[in-house]
Amino acid sequence: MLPSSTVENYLKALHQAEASMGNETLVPMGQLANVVGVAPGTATTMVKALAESGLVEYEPYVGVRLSSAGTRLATLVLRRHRLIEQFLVEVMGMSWADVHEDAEQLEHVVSDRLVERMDAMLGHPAVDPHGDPIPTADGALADPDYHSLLTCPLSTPVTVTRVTDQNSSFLRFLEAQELKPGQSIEVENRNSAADSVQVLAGERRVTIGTNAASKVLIEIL
Amino acid sequence: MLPSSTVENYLKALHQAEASMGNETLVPMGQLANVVGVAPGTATTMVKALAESGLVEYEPYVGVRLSSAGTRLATLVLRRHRLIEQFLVEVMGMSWADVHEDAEQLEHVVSDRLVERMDAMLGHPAVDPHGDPIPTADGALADPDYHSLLTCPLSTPVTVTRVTDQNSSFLRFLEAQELKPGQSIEVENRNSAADSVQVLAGERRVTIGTNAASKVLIEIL
DNA sequence: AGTTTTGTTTTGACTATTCAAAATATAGCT
DNA sequence: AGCTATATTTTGAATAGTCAAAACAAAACT
Repeated sequence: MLPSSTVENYLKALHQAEASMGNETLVPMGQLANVVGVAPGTATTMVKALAESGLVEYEPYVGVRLSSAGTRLATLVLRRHRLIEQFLVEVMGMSWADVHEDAEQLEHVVSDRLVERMDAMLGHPAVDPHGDPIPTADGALADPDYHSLLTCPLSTPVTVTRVTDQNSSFLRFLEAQELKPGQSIEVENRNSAADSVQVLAGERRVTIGTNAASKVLIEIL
Repeated sequence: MLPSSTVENYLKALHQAEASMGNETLVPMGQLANVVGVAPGTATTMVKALAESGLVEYEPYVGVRLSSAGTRLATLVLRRHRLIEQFLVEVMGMSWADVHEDAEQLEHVVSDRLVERMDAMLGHPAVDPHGDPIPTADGALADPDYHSLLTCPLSTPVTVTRVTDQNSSFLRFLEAQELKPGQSIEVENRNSAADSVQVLAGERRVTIGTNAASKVLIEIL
């Protein structure tokens, strides 16, 4: 039986949670419930069902982890989501700040036919508008670990490659400050007391908080 | 509260059923159940709920009809559906024979933003690939009554303008016989004994059944 | 070790949607 | 009018997903 939108969302959330934690760790229920946006008891119920279907491995009172079947499915949802985002930006001319919501809905209903069509039209892109890597049709996901504005060397030219936050006003802010993926910048200094990072982007000097800085991933030139 | 996919499908089915019957007639439950593809009892239950919400007018043991609110909603679903079909053909390069299924899913999740974007990209088309008229954003639906291959005068050049059947192999057949909307043809004669209609399409002479013929609508040049 | 805090699971209940089968209306036919 | 056939509604039950609140387990802190 093909997975419902709900199931796909749980798998996606789990995939995301696993990535944002040290791997090898089980994702605690509370966190999963949070990401999915349901009450904790609901997550427990759902996870037990997913475990029945072999999509996750579940240890009561400890946490969950995607099985290999679950990972495969989650990756395919991710592929659809990211190809759709790229499509909405490249073909439909929408803003990278706005596409997440639409993609969130569309990812559950687009047919394989349509996905592959989009992929071809876009020339088999490697990343979406936020720099997130797009898994291939067979489920392979390249995911190198980047530096962020928090961890890269100072006063060294770097390129923004990825933004790991879909918040629309954050994305609009980055765009206005010339901090979109593809743009070349330099971190001038960090001030841990002020919890801030100072960046030279284009002609501009921008100061952002460390939390925001950690969401902006870069590559050293 | 915004209507679920299920509700949208009932409204769409009702709209379709009303159109295919003499208007002013209530749509009987059995027929609605058939179109939606549920058991008759299910349709009764749903229709009572829709009546509660003011989307339909329901007379027990007689039938249902869309209220004006219901008609408005159904029309907007139709708009989404048809714009999506046009988009899939014109922008994505899909076949007119294949787009119905995808549109059926997408119509329930595309945002207004996206719909209006598609509409603009397509230059505000008046009809979809099957010649079905596309309602405007404010719910206005132009729906002239056409002749069909069954009712038009013989040996007179006419243009195919609309095909009122989404069956994919029927559509492929029409395409192969040069009977797609836009193409100019002539009805040579009809044989009621044989239940058939003979058409001159391009260089070809094609004979089709009257049931099929009634699905091909035309305009006299 | 004992108690508090925190996180997880269970329970009971609710909504939306569906079906099969029984009960009931309406319409059709003699 | 009376009976039969057909269509519609009711009933009882199932599935998927959800929540709030009670019960319980694990961890953390004296």
